[in-house]
Amino acid sequence: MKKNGVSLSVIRRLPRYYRFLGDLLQNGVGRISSKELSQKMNLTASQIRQDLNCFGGFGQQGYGYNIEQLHREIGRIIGVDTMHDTILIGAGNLGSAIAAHMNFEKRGFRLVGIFDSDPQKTGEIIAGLPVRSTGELETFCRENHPTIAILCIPKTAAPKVAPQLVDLGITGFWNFSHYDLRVDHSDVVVENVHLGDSLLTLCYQVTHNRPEEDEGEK
Amino acid sequence: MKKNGVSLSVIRRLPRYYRFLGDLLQNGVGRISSKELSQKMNLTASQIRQDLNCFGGFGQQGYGYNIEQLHREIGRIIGVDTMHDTILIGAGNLGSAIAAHMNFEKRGFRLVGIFDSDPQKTGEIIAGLPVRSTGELETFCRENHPTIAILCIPKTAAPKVAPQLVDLGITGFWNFSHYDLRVDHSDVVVENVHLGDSLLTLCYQVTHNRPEEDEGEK
DNA sequence: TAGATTGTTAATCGATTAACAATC
DNA sequence: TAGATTGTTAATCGATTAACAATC
Repeated sequence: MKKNGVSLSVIRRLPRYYRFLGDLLQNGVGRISSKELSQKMNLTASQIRQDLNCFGGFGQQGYGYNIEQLHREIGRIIGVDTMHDTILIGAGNLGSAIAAHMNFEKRGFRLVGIFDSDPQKTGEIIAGLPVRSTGELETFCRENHPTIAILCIPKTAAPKVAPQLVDLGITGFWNFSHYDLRVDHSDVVVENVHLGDSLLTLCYQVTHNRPEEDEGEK
Repeated sequence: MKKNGVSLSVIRRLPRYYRFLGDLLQNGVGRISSKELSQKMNLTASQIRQDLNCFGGFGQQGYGYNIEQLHREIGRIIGVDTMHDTILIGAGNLGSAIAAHMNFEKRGFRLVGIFDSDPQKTGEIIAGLPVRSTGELETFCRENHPTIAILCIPKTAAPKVAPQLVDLGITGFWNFSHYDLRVDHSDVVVENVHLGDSLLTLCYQVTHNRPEEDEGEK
């Protein structure tokens, strides 16, 4: 039931590798060693080699890694080349911004529908798509079979909407509501974002930045 | 130089405790044991007790934890009761949404200025504040001494703007640009968000959800 | 007092780092 | 060939879990 044994720590680093390699590629760099890359990314060369070797040997002894090839391979591993039809639930401030701001197609997602419970919003055009009423959700899903839902709704709505969406065929959630979404279907995946928690983490770090209570080393 | 020895893993869980305890408090629950809380939060009771004991003994044997008190204590540890004056750099889709959507004051931040390099945006009102031109940034900072900056700017702009902001007294960054911000001043903290990486993580998980390659257990 | 549950130490587990033989 | 750098195994480190004595 568990994935192919690759730990979540490694998985969460893949997008970062992909991003750095993409940047290098754009800058016209052709090859790189794990050592050089480790310096750029602020981690160890060992870790890079370990991480990559979860998926296969992409390098060459004495040479390093071909950036174009490695970038392509990691993209394939992540799955960016297969498009997933995606709906957005909640077209408020944040939902609209996400719809307009994210480069979905470059990341394996195609936004195909936007829904909001506020009738005032219905018909508004966001990111080239008309906002539909929540009432249309069922029909729309039966006709268009989206598989991914982005939730930009209040936290109270999330636990109500999510199971309904699972029944309509959604198998992946990108959840921005301040609610820890957990779905018990083993074939549904959830990525919680929690901007509020991120901001509080910053708050903690600012608060404890260099306070009086320093014991030991300077 | 390092903080008071509390690991980042623990720190990142604090906001989540704070959120769950806040919800319980709102629902009128008065006390809870680490066991009950662990079930709600989907982690172990051991971990909760370990985490909390990094900061002190807030519970009582045979009883559990007083929710109101624990919530208050964690808030104090995070530092939500001290306000940090904050500026937003970049008033595009995402920046505007963040400004309007986040409940800053509940999280220890007070938004005091919004800046954008696009002259067209100047004067526009977002979250009750006028958008200012980037040219005003220096004067504004010297007069108002904000300490936190939220970056909602393109990735190419981030490495240019950040050092300038540090010089102007910024000691904390909430960074939404697709760029790994790293500041070498030991007294400046950075919280990178990376929505793109989050979306790619979802992509990976959807891709590897239940593919052919299942070896061993079902 | 008896029951429950903490705070804390010890054991386990997993993730990161180091080392090095294989090889380009 | 000699030099460089990988892939991979072994060692270390840190984080999570288990256990239990302390105590409300």
